[in-house]
Amino acid sequence: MIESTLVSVDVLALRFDPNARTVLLGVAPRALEPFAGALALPGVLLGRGERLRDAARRAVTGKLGVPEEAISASGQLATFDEPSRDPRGPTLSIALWSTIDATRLTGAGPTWTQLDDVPPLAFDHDRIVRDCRPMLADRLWRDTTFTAGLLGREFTTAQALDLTESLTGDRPYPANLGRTMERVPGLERTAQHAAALPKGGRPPSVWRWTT
Amino acid sequence: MIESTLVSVDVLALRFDPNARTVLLGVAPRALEPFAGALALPGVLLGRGERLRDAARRAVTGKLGVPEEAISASGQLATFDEPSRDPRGPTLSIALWSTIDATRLTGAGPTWTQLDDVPPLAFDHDRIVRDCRPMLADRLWRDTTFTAGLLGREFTTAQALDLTESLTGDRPYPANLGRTMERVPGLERTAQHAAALPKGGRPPSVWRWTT
DNA sequence: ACAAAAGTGTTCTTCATACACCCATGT
DNA sequence: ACATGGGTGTATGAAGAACACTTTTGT
Repeated sequence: MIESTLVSVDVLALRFDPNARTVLLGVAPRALEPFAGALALPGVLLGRGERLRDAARRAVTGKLGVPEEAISASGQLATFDEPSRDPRGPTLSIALWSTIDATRLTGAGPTWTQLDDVPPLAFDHDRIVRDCRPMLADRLWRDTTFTAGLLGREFTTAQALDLTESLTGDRPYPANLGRTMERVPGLERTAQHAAALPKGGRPPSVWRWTT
Repeated sequence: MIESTLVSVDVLALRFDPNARTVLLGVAPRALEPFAGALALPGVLLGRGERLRDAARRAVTGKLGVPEEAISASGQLATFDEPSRDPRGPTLSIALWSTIDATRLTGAGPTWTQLDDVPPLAFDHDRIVRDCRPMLADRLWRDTTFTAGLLGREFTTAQALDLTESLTGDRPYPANLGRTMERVPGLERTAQHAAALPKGGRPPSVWRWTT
């Protein structure tokens, strides 16, 4: 009987912070060797018969301390198979994304780092983040589960602009993003307007998912 | 110590047959229980420390009898994690694609079935094929490794038309496909023309990858 | 001559990008 | 008043889809 490679699930736990106007990535210091104390993506070994989504949930709640209800959505990204990526021995890493609803976060949270400025991480987690980043940008406005997971059920044009800038690297014209969003199935512009920013400016529209 | 889920690699071994003018999928009857005798995708259990690509190669050579040199390219598709997908117990399946160069196939080959008309397969392999099909169509002309793997270093407009029809479901206008191909980086129309089809018609251009 | 199939040129539509200008808010 | 920032309308260019017409072959 061939001994099989171990499988770990590593999660890119993403949260959009409307105040910081950027996407944040949840990381946590490792409790055990190897890389004890170093920051890492939340990850767990996949249990026998466990589903990937459940393992991701377990990683996010266990390693980041995020409550279960705050996880709004998740999905697959890619699999990393370098045999030397874990010094303990060959371990497959299946990378998933999860979106976190900030409004349901309780008190003491994990470390949230800017997605554009992730500190050095344990294992090959830097590479995982680097390789998966374009896939995340690609999902925006195309994968409604992902986008709604980041923005919540209702959001403003201002937030949509900030989120897009944070994920793709440049800021769209408000007019053009509005037309893009009107073409997204399941998304509609409401008649409401939110409060204007502290600095002033026209109050942005409120958008809502119909599904 | 938690016993980890087993990992298998299942391969969509694809080959473009210019005569049949379709994409063929390599399947093989299973030698052992469960599903002994039933057709299945070539798959192997991932060895400890083995890379996914190597496992895919092992599956294609071992289960399909395709020689190593005939495998022109391969890549990841998705991971399937239903715990009940294998009656022997929970087994993760990582699906990969591999392209087979028909010119290097030796004598007795495996069973090649039309990709549009795959017979019932063992395990959840029907579902794997169904779920992965759109991903394959999506790669055409975008992923040059994939496209070149199917068509070879040189190919004709006629073959490009047939391949596109086979993967996407409808046949593009030759003029439009030509313009699409001219925009593919690393692909160029040569001055040569191939022989016309048996039924006649204008001799198609020959295209070549520059990389 | 005729059928078959690829290639050329043209049109139409859609979508992304860009920008000038207008509107609603805070200071 | 003025700065800030979203919204409206409009223009431009690239890409996809559709089709008339031409070219080159086999029968």
